[in-house]
Amino acid sequence: MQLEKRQLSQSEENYIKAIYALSETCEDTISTNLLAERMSTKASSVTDMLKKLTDKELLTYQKYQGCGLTPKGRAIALSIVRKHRLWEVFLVDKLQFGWDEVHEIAEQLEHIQSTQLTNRLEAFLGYPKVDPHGDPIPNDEGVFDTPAVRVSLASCETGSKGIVMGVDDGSPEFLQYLNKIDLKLGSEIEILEKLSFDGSLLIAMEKRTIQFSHVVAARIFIQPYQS
Amino acid sequence: MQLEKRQLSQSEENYIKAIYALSETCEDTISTNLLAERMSTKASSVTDMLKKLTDKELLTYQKYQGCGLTPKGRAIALSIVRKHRLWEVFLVDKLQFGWDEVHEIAEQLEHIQSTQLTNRLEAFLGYPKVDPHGDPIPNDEGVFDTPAVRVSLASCETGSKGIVMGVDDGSPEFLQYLNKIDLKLGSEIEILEKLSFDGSLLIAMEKRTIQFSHVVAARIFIQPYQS
DNA sequence: CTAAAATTTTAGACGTGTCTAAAAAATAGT
DNA sequence: ACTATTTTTTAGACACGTCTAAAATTTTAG
Ligand SMILES: [Mn+2]
Ligand SMILES: [Mn+2]
Ligand SMILES: [Mn+2]
Ligand SMILES: [Mn+2]
Repeated sequence: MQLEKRQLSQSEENYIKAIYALSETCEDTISTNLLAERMSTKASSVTDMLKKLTDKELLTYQKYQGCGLTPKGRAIALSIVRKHRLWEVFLVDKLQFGWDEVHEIAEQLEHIQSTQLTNRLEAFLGYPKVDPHGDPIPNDEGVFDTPAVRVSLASCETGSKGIVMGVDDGSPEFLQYLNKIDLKLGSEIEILEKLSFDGSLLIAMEKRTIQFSHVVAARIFIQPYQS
Repeated sequence: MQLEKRQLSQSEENYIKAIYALSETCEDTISTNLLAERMSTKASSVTDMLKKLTDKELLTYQKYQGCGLTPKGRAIALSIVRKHRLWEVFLVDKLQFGWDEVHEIAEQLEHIQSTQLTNRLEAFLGYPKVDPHGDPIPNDEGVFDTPAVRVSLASCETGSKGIVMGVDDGSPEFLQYLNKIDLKLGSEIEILEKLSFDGSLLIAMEKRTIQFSHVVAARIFIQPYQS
């Protein structure tokens, strides 16, 4: 998969990354409006960009039918995700930033163009498998190293136990809340009770009990014990 | 000196930096053509940019009279130079890049916006005073830490001795040549002979003798021994 | 001092990326 | 099936940064 040499603008890269992220979570064909909302821009701007990226053979897209990444587009998305997550590890592990402070900076650093830099950074960091929020880091070929099973807390049954393996990194405020209750990657959690009427959870974590709303629980991912 | 919040484009930053660099070496008022050549662009593009930066109060500029930096502009230039040189130290010290490989990557990294990142990077690197080419690194206030005396080899007399304190970092090829002859920062040098007709030098370095053209000698800077 | 040459600016154009408003197509409701 | 609504695209505009060609200004030389 020889990419390289094609150099995309930061805008183009951000669109590619957003389409990749939406493809992972939502259905496989991404609507113009969904992408517009994600990019905080207007649908008309999105349409223009979809045309351009389609011309560059990074997207499959047909009028009114939504879009998806081509293999070439996906490879580029993965290289950006790789850089983003490696830089987040650097910021947290080496420069002592908090996990709530790194996303914005990584949004800039992910656009630095140098395969050599990325690979040497990875080696310098000791070939980390996950970023500070538990998200997996693809290797130079865009392959993830068989990620651990991760299940949303919201989808677990009463009585389940597990270890926190990931958290949603979308909002600094949420991560700061997790700081406050001292929840980290690796924390042990047990679901004591699940309140069906509002979806909130009572959980035990290191001898304390905490109440999580459904929204919070949906953003925390654990590896359940097989007990 | 509160700057911040004013965010410049990468283009604007590159112009500011180039004007700063030219102000250091050449006279204090920079001509449009000189800047155009440095930026590898056309004089008309330069004129447009000079107007814009003057509107932002980063330049003093009057039609046909050339330009110079305002204090605010100079502060911005220094913050970019600071970032460039700190990242170069990172690349060489931590990621084992050669001093001939770092300039291009630092050209990108110098535009990352986060004062906190810059300051933490500086601490992580152990508050280096110079970059891998011997150029001084300004502190967070834009102040250089009383740099060592640095004299161009070309301007030294026969018989002078000194330690290499800096080299021109403008071209990777030149730096690779220095690699080949094993000249580094810290190398001890003695000028054995100075050929007046072509300005070339015969120098001794660690028990070897090497011939330098005037062009090469002008790009190497030493701290002379006071003997 | 004046004409030629060099430098610098202006005028007009183009590509990128964005926007608003209007048109076109798809979807939903009756 | 036929509107009404929503989604998406098109049309036209604007800011940015660049270019070429032409005009204006400054500098150099006779
Ligand atoms: Mn992130
Ligand atoms: Mn992350
Ligand atoms: Mn450099
Ligand atoms: Mn340097």
